[in-house]
Amino acid sequence: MENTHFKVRMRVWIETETGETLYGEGQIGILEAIEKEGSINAAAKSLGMGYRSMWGRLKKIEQRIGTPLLVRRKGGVLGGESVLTSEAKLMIEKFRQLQQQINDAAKKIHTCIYS
Amino acid sequence: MENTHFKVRMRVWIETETGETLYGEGQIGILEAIEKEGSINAAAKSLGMGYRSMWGRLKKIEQRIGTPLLVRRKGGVLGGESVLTSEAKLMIEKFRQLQQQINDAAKKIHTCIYS
DNA sequence: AAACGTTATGTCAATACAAACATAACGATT
DNA sequence: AATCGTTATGTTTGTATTGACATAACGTTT
Repeated sequence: MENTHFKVRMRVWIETETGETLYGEGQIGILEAIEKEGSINAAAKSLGMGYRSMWGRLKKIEQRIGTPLLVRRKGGVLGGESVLTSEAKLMIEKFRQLQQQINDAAKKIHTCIYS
Repeated sequence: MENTHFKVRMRVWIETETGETLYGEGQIGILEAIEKEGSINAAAKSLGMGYRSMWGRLKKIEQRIGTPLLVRRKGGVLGGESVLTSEAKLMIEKFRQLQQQINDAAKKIHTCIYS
């Protein structure tokens, strides 16, 4: 059973107490891309997905969360832009922190069990 | 942000080092059911899934793992049976141990971050 | 007012994944 | 040899999620 060549993988996400999925890696990644790129459209391109798809996912998250995650502006010289709300930024920060700590813990546990 | 009403959920699974999924909760659950029920058929019923579906998943796991997980017997007075190999039993044990320890760790981290 | 790049949204196709249906083979027991 | 409940597979159907296409609206700049 010397399977140190097996990897433990995990996925972390946040749910309501009633079991509804709120957000996880995908959603957080989208928010980070928007923060970096400045618009939904550019973020979608940077992640290799279509605008329509990303827009739909954003809408879902916002209505599940209940608070707006983006301040959107359309028109203007650059056509428009989208910037994250402070809630969104906090959400990203806490999620990444959680995820990293869990991953670290898992790595220790893994080497402890499958040594 | 007093979201103690948010739940952290996670899914753990095992991959090869090349990124192929090997097994996770679903597969382990199937093996446990077979161990308890004594046959693929009975196990499928007990989990509310069809025999065909469970059989297909078992085949996939075995060919990905490369070692047989079941000793199958067809015919006979009871029609047949299936029992776990010792590899399968070890696999279950280690996975459950890993999963539980990671869950415990995650719970601590969660209350530490979203307190 | 014309143009441009963005947000906003409906619709339809494609694809993947799960469930259901249908048989065949098997072998101890009767 | 007939029976019974299991293993073993191919085929089809259904569903759900993703992706692509198409358009409208918007507002600043030129």
